[in-house]
Amino acid sequence: MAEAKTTVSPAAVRDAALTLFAERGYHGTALSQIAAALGIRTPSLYNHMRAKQDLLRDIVADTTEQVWADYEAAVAGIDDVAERLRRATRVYALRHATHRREALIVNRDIASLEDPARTTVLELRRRHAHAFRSLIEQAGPTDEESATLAAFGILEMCVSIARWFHEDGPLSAEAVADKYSEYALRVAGLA
Amino acid sequence: MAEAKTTVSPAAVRDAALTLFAERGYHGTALSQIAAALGIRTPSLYNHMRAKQDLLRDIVADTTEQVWADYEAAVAGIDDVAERLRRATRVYALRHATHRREALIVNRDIASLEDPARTTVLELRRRHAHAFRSLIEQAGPTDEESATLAAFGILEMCVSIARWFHEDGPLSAEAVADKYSEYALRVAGLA
DNA sequence: CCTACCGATCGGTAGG
DNA sequence: CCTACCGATCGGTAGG
Repeated sequence: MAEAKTTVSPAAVRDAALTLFAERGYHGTALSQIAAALGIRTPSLYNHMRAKQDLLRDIVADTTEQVWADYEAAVAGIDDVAERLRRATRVYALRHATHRREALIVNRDIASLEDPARTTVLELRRRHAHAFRSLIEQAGPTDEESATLAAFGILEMCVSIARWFHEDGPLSAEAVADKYSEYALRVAGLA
Repeated sequence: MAEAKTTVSPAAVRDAALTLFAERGYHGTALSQIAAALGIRTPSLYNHMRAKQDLLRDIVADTTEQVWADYEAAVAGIDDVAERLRRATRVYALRHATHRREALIVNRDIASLEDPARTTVLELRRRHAHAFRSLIEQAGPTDEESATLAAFGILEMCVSIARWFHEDGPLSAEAVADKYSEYALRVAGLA
């Protein structure tokens, strides 16, 4: 496990935590494993972080905020509702291909996040899901119940990308994101 | 936490483990919490189980086997490929509404399962995913790559049900399963 | 079903 | 960046 790293930084600790949390989960990862991956002893980690929980909080909070920023940028200035849904799905899918570890951690370890961060993150995720539901309601030939079902289904479909996507696979992240945003329109009854 | 249970059984221990593993994850749940939920002391659990890992193994192995049995029963005797896909999706979605805790644990804690059970379970899950991909390939106007993408997307869409479904909600498990199997056909390009 | 207890490991601190 | 060490808790056993 020990690497020949000469300098460790907060960013390096976060990167090692990303890999291990994504593989084994927050509670399944010991700080000693993160230290070993960096080639240092456990207490030395505390030169680059405050607590294990802070690693999780930073990863989950940053990712959730970026998901929301992605969404807002994707739909800005677009009037056609179907096109708004396509773009919103496309950036969400794309993020799950390009930030696989972050996506897996957010979807698996949110219950391990302590308040107040947990409440803030859940609120932002609810806002994101609600925005999707609104788009589907506005655009589609769909009742309110179905819009909720479809929104959850579309979002979770995108999450699946983080489970199997590989950069060196036959399809690029962009190609996968295009496919899934097309699927989203079909689920919403728009294609 | 302590309940007024008068008799504890292996089934009761498993049920308590289902609830707690689904809420906090395998590594996030202590045996002392399972014992407290049953109103007994931790060592008394060992009258009803062999080890914590066995609880996880039984839950994950049984669930995975039932998913495969559901699939085989759903497509048996059906010739039309689109109808096979619809029925396969319907039973998979239905299980995620009626066995929410089991579904959440399988999808979250499979990495915490030790070999050889882990290998067996992953092989069976692969077989299930491959069967879906084959159905989509046979039925749809879709190339091989897209069939793989669509299969993963459809399966994960069904998993989302376990995250939000409630028995006392506005839609029955059957209604939700019907909706999602319709979505599957749309994603596969068949509706 | 319990009390008493085990070695191992956890996240984190002291102090340099 | 380290060694040495802390109290707490983990899964599990002994023995009744």
